[in-house]
Amino acid sequence: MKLDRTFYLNENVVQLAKTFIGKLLVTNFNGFITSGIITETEAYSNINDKACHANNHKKTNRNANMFLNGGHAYVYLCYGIHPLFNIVTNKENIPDAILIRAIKPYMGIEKMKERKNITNIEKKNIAEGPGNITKLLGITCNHNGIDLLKEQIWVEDIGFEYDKSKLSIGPRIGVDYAGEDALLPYRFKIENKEINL
DNA sequence: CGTACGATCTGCT
DNA sequence: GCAGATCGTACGA
Repeated sequence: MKLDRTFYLNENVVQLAKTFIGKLLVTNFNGFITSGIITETEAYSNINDKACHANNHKKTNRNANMFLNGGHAYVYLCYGIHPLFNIVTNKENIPDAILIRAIKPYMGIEKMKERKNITNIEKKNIAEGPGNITKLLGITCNHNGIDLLKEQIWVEDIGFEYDKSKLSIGPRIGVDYAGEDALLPYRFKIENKEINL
């Protein structure tokens, strides 16, 4: 079932990032449904996290949607090419967000191949990397700020469980500029082979 | 206004 | 392993 608002209002974004592992991320654009089990997440926590776009109370046009109530999307363009998809959490005006870095494709795999422009070649790890999953799921910067309780993008708990001892925890990727905060263990990952539906 | 750069990916070496 | 792609945003002049 679709996660409700209270799930997203959790005040501990790091714990919540871990909880999103194993949940199903679904998009429904123009009647095409694609979805995947979330296999990798990163937490970005509020104003004291130097890796967070809202660190030091920074609020700009780009990151304004991080300040929305929990359960909205924060999508921004990275390196001029890749839309990155984040789930906003916590109460309004508290800029916590969870970056979705990888999924295991579940529904609409043919549509994903089409979006990725793949014909025959089955590439490994096609759904790993935050820029890849937005492409597969059809998420663009136009979806910045949309409500995850509505009908375009949402997250479901399908009752799937995995072996928690196989969850790996480590520092976030690509945030070297964040000084000591680059070392925080805010990244969570489960291998695809641990996902057996 | 000008400019430097990023929560990245791909393809080629 | 490394460079190139590619552009909105942030920030200083």
